[in-house]
Amino acid sequence: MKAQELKKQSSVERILSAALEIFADSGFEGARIDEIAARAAVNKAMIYYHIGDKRALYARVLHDVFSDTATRLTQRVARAQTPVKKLKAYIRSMAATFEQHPLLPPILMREFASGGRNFPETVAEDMLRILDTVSSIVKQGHKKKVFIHVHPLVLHLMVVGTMTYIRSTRPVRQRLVDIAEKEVLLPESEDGSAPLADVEKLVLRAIKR
Amino acid sequence: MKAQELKKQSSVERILSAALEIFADSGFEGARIDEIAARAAVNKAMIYYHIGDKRALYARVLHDVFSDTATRLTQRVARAQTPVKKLKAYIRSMAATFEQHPLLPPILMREFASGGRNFPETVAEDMLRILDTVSSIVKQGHKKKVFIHVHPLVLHLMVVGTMTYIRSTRPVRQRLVDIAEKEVLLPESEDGSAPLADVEKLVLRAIKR
Amino acid sequence: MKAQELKKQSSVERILSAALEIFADSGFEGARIDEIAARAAVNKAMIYYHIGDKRALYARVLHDVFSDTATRLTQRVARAQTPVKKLKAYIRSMAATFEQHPLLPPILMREFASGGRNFPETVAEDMLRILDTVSSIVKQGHKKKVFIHVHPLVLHLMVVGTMTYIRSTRPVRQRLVDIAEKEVLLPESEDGSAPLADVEKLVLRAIKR
Amino acid sequence: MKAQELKKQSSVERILSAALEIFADSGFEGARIDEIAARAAVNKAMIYYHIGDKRALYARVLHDVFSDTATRLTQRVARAQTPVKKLKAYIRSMAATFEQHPLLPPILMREFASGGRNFPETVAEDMLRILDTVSSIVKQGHKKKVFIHVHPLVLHLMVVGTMTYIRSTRPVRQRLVDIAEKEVLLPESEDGSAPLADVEKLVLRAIKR
DNA sequence: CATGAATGAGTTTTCATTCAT
DNA sequence: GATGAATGAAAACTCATTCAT
Repeated sequence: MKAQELKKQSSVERILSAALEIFADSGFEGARIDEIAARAAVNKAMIYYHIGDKRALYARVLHDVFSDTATRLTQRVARAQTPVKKLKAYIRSMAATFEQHPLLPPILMREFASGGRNFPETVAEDMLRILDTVSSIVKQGHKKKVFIHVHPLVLHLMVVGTMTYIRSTRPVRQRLVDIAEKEVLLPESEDGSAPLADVEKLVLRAIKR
Repeated sequence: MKAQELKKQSSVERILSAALEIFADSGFEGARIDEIAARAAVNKAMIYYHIGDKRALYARVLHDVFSDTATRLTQRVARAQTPVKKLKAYIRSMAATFEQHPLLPPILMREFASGGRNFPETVAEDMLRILDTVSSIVKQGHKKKVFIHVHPLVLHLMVVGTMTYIRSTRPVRQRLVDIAEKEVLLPESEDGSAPLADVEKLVLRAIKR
Repeated sequence: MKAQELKKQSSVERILSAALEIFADSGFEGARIDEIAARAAVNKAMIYYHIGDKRALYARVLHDVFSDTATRLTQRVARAQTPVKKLKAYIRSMAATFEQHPLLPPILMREFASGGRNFPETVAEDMLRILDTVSSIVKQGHKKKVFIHVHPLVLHLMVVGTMTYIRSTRPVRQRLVDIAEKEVLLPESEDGSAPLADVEKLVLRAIKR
Repeated sequence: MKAQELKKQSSVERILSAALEIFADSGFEGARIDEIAARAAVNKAMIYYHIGDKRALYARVLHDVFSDTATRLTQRVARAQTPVKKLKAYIRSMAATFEQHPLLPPILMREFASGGRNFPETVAEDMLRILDTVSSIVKQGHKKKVFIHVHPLVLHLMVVGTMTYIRSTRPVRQRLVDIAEKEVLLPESEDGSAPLADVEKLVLRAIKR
């Protein structure tokens, strides 16, 4: 973004999106308040004035991303009719989230890696909503005998795990290509849509009777 | 470990295992040399004397874990006869690795999250060996018409992604239970073996003709 | 005070009384403009608009308290006839001042402690007037052979020192009681009047022939 | 002190005496860690390494001064025989403390002024020991009918209040002289010994039957 | 090998003060 | 008069790294 475009957004918006990028890039501990302020073209003290300390900023950023993820998911799933359609809606909704917030995967991964040390309470609630939705899909599909018996959590972790890994390993895989030369390691189209279709296919095969 | 037991290991060993724990817990940026030295019961300067700076220590720790993972995997897979057995061997070998090095998942996740910023070259080579093995399993299974067509990388990321997520989300899930109370979110036996069996089942269903 | 009552006073009045409290509580360096503004229910910039910077605010606050102290003292003493009565008038006037401005003792103590670094000129003049009054009382009493020879300054410091210590050590003494439990350390009635009577008695005994 | 002399003391000693001076001069909030480090000719980080944060440093400094004050006092008083001699011993011991630690008065005054906000627990215990000593002197003197009835706390505050005021108002009084010119306001010899003798005389007159 | 002390360059956070509206 | 936002300089505290012994 150019400086001019930046100025069109409010300070708070600029702070939040800069923070999102930098937290995604460097993690909570690695992120530097100075850098966030600089990228947001904002005086450092403004971050404290508008939002609070580093932890509060992180919480705010995460919450903003999570809250609408959860609501969108429940809505989409609710609109779908059969369990299979609901499952597809769930998978695509997750995919869409990662599409729209490509910075979420690294943040998520780091959070889990550190035991959720910096995880704000509000985000935890959003996660619970998501898990509830997955649970009900699985339960319903099982009752109607279209799905085998699976723990919904395992299913969810498989979907999220696979997707976030596909997205976030890209830079490392690129480095592997540079080193190895011999094989093509990146199947996806630039936007990741192809492998996400694969995920849908595989998950459905895994779970359908 | 008690102080006495600690003393039985060499300084270097103590440093490396302390570093592994702390890097797993806090990530590269979050880890503190002071803390590593304290946990290793070693003078801080000794780390620099024996191993080098923080980055070198990290590389050393990662390499030590990775190198034998790759060889064990190729050996086990080679011993299995049919594609299905090879696939099972691969999945179990990965599971065994995470079993034996429970600190690997968080480290891996963080590494990918940060684009492999701290990834040492040697580790990259180990990863390539693993991918080669997976590739050959898939190719062979497809040729023999027992597997559907999948990109081996997607398969691998699904296996690794699911497993590492199952392991590393445990603390966060625990917190969710504390918050929500309403549902049991932890299906696994303490060592995570149950869900890993699930993973095997699901992956086979997903991929088998 | 309730917000409604606050609004009845002018902004300046609210600022000044808020500032008095906070300076008394935290000292010049410890006081925060933000806090003063908040307590005065006034926008921070208004303090600068109406009064000036932190130092100016402090000077203003101090002066407001001191100016009438000095005049009241001289008046009361003038009205008394004999040296003993004058001395009593002086002691009671000082006591009344501290009664009316309970925030004065801490401010005074801090000022002296820091060598009067923030002492405004105007206040110095008020202090000189007070010392003059004490001097004349002592001189007259000595001439009439009712008082022993004392340096008026020592007398004044004894009176002021004792009184301000009695008042301002109360919180600390309370903490001592909490820690020690064994003895009652607070002789005064809540308003401090009892010990001030003691002071009068002791000072008179000390100085009378 | 010259740089050479400084080097003869250990870092910790240098830190502590620098801190004492600066805390006395500027109070807890006003003191700057940077300045303390500079005066101690020590790297700032060394303060944290050896002692801890600002509050810990303050506690350490205060405790060092207080602990021996209390013990010296009890010893001296114990050696004296009659109540009057004990009282004199007490007064002189306090005077000696202020003589030896001229930086104590300002620190004390500020502490009381701020309600003991930064008062470390250990110091509180030392204060209690002192108060106990004064109590027993008064009680004994009263029983033997040589003293009138006084609350020991009022006595103590009179002694300490007067002494600390005499010492700590000197700079302000000097400024008054500069402003007023007309009167000599400083009766004491440079070391404050003369007025302290006055204090002894006055207090004895006040309290003796 | 081992240790305690030292260093210097950050890093987060705070705060008095000012500006635009 | 009044307000919310902005600024810049400093303050406390941290940490990887090195040194002297």
